[in-house]
Amino acid sequence: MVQNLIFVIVLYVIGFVYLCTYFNLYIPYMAQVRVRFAPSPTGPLHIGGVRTALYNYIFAKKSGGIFILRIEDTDQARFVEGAEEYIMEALKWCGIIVDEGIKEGGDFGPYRQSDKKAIYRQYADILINNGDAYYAFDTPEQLETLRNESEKTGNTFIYNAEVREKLNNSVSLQETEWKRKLDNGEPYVIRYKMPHNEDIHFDDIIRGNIVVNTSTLDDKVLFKSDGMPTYHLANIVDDHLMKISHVIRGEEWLPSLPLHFMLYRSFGWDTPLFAHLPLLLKPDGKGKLSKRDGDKLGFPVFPLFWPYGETAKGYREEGYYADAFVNMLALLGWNPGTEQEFFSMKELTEAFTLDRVGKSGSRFDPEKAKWFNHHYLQNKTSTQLALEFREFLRARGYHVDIVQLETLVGLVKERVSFVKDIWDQTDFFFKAPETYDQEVIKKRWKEDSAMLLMELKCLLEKINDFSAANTELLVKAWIEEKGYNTSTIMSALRLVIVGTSRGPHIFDIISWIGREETLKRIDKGFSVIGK
RNA sequence: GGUCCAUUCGUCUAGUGGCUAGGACGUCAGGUUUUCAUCCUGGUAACAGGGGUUCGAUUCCCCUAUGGACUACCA
Repeated sequence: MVQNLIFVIVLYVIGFVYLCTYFNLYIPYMAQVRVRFAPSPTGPLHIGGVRTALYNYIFAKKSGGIFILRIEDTDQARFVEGAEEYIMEALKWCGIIVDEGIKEGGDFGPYRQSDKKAIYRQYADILINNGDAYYAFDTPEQLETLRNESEKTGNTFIYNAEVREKLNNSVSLQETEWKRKLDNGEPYVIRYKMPHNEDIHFDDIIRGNIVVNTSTLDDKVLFKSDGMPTYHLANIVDDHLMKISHVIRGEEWLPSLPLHFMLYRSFGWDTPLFAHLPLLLKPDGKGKLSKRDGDKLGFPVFPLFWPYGETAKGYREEGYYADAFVNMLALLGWNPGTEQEFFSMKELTEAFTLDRVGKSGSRFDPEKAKWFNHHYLQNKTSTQLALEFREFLRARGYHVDIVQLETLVGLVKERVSFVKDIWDQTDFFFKAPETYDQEVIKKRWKEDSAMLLMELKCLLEKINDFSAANTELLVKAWIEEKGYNTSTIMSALRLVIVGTSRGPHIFDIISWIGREETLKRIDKGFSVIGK
């Protein structure tokens, strides 16, 4: 009896394990998406980089995959203090959540390349041993000279199969010679031995099949004389070790894809799938959007303010909402195939597919970015906006009751794209005009304006309930009764209250600033414009 | 210069072997608002050029032009 029970349990366990194995092997394995965003900490991350991170992230999340942040800092000379933190904060602001990284940890670390120097060296040695790489002793100066000489004759110097024999390396030199150099501690690099005249085919999810002949490629340096790998080696090794399933990166990497393919082949590893994203172009014409542009183009090229050295503006500090920024960025180079334009991060992760990413570069349009922010701002409540605007006012020394501010924000909300715009629309609520628009005076200040204004003042003095609705009612009744010209009176009143011809309904304005202030402004306007 | 990639309104883009080539931003006009904006309605505006293939090409192929990326012991 007991034996039977054990037998049944064992059967169940075996069945369960079998099922798990089956699904592990076939379903989750195939679906296990692991992508990485791999920036270099050489300064602030620009919006092209943010978009690459975003596409990686939403692609991964669509299938429940893993998003990895890997810091590629193999060039110690270009390391910039604060850049790592900046990258992490920028992603966080955008709502891009890192699953594995230097802060988050993970089973495939270290996630900072400078922390795993020794590992790369081992892989470089593998290539040396199987004959796919070699030691090269040429100094940078020697190579520079060769390049300059070639340029004079109109040719381009490339370190490849044809010239490698004539240079200083373990292919051209006698074994005793190059071993002696190694023993003497002469500086060297390790170069990939690119095969001669071979067509290699590879696929890109966005661009399709591409063919390149290896003769046009050079023997790239894989390992530098300073003991660090170059991008190419570190990148391939890490992508393999971290089990990256899809490499989604900028198009600037497309020319080095053949090399990367060759490296995978030399190591005997399966290649991940590649997708090269089109570049983000400058709005004014030429070239890709670059870090150097700074804010000289009139809009930020960075997500956050960069506080070090040569500072740079950021979208966050300029008043953009993160969700508007992300929405705008997502649609630059990708579209859902429907007419939907507004996407939350969740909706993006549901709708995103790589096959709807375009092939050509996108020029960045600051106007559209602004429009997106306008839309997102309209979806905020007046309370939220009042809270944000209060901070703005505090910095300017104004302390206003939050309920008052809510009313104010409600009056101008739909005409602004940024919280800071509220100030431009409402400055006259806080301070009386110092000058009066001459154009408006010329056009709208009539012979009897001053006299009518004084009469209006007397009326306003007597109104107890100074709410917008009540004043409007009484003033209009008065105009009607006397048979006055509405336009003349309204224009004159607006002129003395605002200083020019703009702003929300005039009764809303005078009600908000109150009777006392209204009367004061009428007097002041009367004495200045007078007549 | 070489290698690779790309090319639909000013911009972001949809789309098809036969359509009035669609949408959005911008812009322009009208309406609303007794102001200014917002908002609403409408208009403007594109298949880079030349050859093929085809009854028919914006769509498929080739060439040219243009733009871009790369061409470092940078990523």
